[in-house]
Amino acid sequence: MMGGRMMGGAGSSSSTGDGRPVPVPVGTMPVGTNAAVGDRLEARDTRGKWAEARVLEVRENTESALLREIKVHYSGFNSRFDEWITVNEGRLRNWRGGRGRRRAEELAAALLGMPTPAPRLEQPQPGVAAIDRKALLRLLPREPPLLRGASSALSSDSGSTKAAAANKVETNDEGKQRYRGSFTTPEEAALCNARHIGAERAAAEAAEARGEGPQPLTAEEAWAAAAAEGLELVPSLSNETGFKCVSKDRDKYVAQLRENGKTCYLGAFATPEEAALWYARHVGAERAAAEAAEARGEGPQPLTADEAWAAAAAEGLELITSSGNETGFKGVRKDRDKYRVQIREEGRAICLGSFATPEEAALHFARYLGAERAAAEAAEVKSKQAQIEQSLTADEVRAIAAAEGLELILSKNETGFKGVSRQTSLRGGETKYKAEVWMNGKNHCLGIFSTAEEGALCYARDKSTEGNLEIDEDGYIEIDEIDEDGYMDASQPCSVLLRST
DNA sequence: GCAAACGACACGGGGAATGG
DNA sequence: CCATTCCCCGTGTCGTTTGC
Repeated sequence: MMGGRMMGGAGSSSSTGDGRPVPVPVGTMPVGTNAAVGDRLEARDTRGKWAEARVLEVRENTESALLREIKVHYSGFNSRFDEWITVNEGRLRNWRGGRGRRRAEELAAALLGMPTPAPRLEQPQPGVAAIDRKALLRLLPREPPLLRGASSALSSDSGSTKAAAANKVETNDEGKQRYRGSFTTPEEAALCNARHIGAERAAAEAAEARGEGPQPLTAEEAWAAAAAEGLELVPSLSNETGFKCVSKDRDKYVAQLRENGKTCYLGAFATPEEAALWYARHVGAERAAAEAAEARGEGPQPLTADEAWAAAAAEGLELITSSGNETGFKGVRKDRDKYRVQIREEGRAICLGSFATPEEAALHFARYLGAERAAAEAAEVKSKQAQIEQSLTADEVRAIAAAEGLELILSKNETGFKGVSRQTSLRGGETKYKAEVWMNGKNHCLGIFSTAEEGALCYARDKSTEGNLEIDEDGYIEIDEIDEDGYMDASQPCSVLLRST
C-alpha cells in the first residue's frame, strides 16, 4: 500500500502532471487535494452513504487544486461503481475506519460461513447455535444495543412470559413491522437479524455501534457540505430548530417530511444543520433553493396593483372591473386577509386561488377566461357603465314622454314620481330607482333605473297600457287572439303572458 | 328565475410534535 | 424509526342573500 500519507489538510500543495506547481489557496483544503493512487479514504456514494474507497487514478487540474479529480473504487463493490469525484464536491473525507476493518461481504462470509453475498434466511433455522459465537459477537456490537435486532420478548412482547422464546427478532421492511422469529439465545436472534439485513448493513451497523461509523457533522461541517454540494439549507421561522422539516426529538434532531400523505423519515442527527442538510439532499437542490428563497422572503412576491395591471397589459389581458363588488373586480371576493377568485361554470364554483391583492386576483381571473373572453366581459362591463353614464337626463325623459303622449305622474314621495322608489344597493353604494306597479294586491317590479325620471317614464308607459288586457278573478289574463293550436299572434304586442301571482 | 356575491363549513395536505 | 396526532392553511362546496 502506498498509504501512510495524510490526506488533504491545511496548507497542502500539489503539482500538475508535468511538474508545474498548482496554485493552492491558503486555508483548509478539501480532502483528496493531496491524495495519491492507492490511498485509502472515504467517499460518499450516490445514496449519500459514506463508504471505504481506494484511489485508482488522479486527474490534476492546472487551474486549481480544488478541481482535482480522483477516481475511486468502493471497497467491496463491483468496479462498475467506480467513479470520478472532484475534490471540492465535499464527497471525500479522511479514512476513519477502525483497525482491522474489512470488506463487509468478506467479514460476513468469514463469520457466518456463508458464500458471498450472504443469502437471506427469513425463518429461524435449527442448529444456528453451533456458529462461532466469538465471531458473531465481533460482527455485532456487545454494548447496548447488546445484539442489534434482538430484543427480550419478556419486555417487548406484551403479555408473553415464555422464557423459552425470550429473544425475539422483528424487522421493519418498507414500513411494515415483521416478526422474524424467537430464539433461545440472543446470539441466535442477532444472527437471524444479521442474515435478514445482509452482511453489509450488519457490518455497517456494528461499526456504527462501536463508534466507528460516520461521525455526526457539526453545524459548520453541515453548512460546508451543503455548500460543496450546491445545496441550500431551508430555514424556517416557525420551527424552533430553525430549519424546515427538522424537529427536535429528545436529544436529536429529526428530519422528516410528508410525501403522498405519508411521513417520510430521513433520519435523526446530532445537529439541526445536519438534519437540514439531509432534507435538502432529499428534496434536491432546486426545490431546496426555492424553499430557502421563499423562507427568506425572496420567493414569488405578491403583485401590487400596478404590477398586476402591467402584467395584464403585457399578456394582452383585460382586468374585468365590477362596480357591484367591494373588491372592484368581477369574480374576486375578499376572504379574510386575502382576495379569492372563484368562477362558476356549469353550475359548479371553481376556486382559482387566493391572492394578496384584488388586482392580482383579477389577473388570474382574466388568465383563466383567456384574452378573448376577458375582453368580451370587460367590454360588456364598460358598455353597461357607458349606459349608466349616458342615462337619460330628466329633460330628455320628459321630451320622450311628451313625444309618446305620456305624462310623468308626480307624487309627494322621496323620488317625486308615483311608482318610483329609491333603492340603495348594499354593494357598491350606488343609488338606483325602482319602478313598481301595484297589481292584484301586490307590487310588481317594472325595472331598476339610474334616474327617477326613467323609472317614472317606465311607470307611465305601463299605466298607458293598463286596461288593454283583461285580468280575470283568478289572476289570469284573457287573450282573445289565440289560434287553434293555442298560440297567439306574435306580431301583436304583448307584455304579460303568464299568470300574475 | 338566474347569476353573482358572500358567509360558513368540511375536507385534505403539510409541518411539527409526540409517543411507542 | 415509524405512526399518530394536532394545528394551520388552502381549497372546494353548499346555502343564503342580493340585484337584475
